[in-house]
Amino acid sequence: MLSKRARYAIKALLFLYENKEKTPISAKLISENENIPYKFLENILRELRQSKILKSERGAGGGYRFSKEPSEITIADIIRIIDGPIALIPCVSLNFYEKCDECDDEATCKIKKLFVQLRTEMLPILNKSLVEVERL
Amino acid sequence: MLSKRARYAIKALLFLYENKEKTPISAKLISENENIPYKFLENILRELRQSKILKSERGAGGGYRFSKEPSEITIADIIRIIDGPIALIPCVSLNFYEKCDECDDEATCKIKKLFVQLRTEMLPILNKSLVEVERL
DNA sequence: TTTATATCATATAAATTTGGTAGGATAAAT
DNA sequence: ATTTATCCTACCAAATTTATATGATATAAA
Repeated sequence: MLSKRARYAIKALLFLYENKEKTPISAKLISENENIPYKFLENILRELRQSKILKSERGAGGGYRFSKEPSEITIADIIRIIDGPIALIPCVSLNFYEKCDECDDEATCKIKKLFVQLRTEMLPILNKSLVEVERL
Repeated sequence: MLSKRARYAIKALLFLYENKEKTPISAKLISENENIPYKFLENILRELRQSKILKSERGAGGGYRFSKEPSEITIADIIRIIDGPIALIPCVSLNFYEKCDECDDEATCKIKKLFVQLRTEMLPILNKSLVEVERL
């Protein structure tokens, strides 16, 4: 399961996209509209900014706007930034690979084969951009 | 990501299937062959027994054997027993549904639609039985 | 009948992750 | 100056994860 952080991040970014004409949008506004604890959201937004998804403007009237095109930001990107791997086991992760410690031979491992298949089915869905998700 | 418990459970059951002629198989044997901490494995096997996946025989020469046909035990079953939901968010889970607290309208929620799609793609892969996985 | 081999059950514990909160510094508009 | 914001670090409680410990119970075999 996704963490609440990741779910909040997706909701916040989708809200930002749906209201992108009003930019910049403050954390307070997002927090109130999406029922996300304010201080928690601040942390999440900072993480998204540091990952170059968002940029921010300080001071009164400030807030957040996209740093990349929303059509170039995918759900998979967001999950990877906030939660880490998409794959269900580390040895089949493309971006967070870790060797299987209890596995004698990764080349023949049946479990690995299954979870590679799974990841391969998951990725096209999660590679949808904010724009595409909004149109669902 | 799956927990280690779930990964151990899958490995243990696959080992049991691959050695099913030698039943019953002791926790000790599985533990040594699959590098799973013995006492941790005992807990996992107990959970699988309580969920009717396995049955056990006590005393010397005892151990575990399948209670259901391996062709009827799927990876999804095992994950659900050990870790819970397959779905990445609770409001799209078939077996562990929970209402979205920050969601005003589940019927129109774009995020929900995406994660329903995802679950729908994931399930056929994870519904593979131990027999099918062994043949991969 | 003792011994070795097992499962069964419950409790404990350390480490990590999760889901926040607190307080204050900094920046900009009014 | 005041208000509205982001920025940053640190902290914290609760839950979860990954085990370990202890002992009871059951069975086969010596």
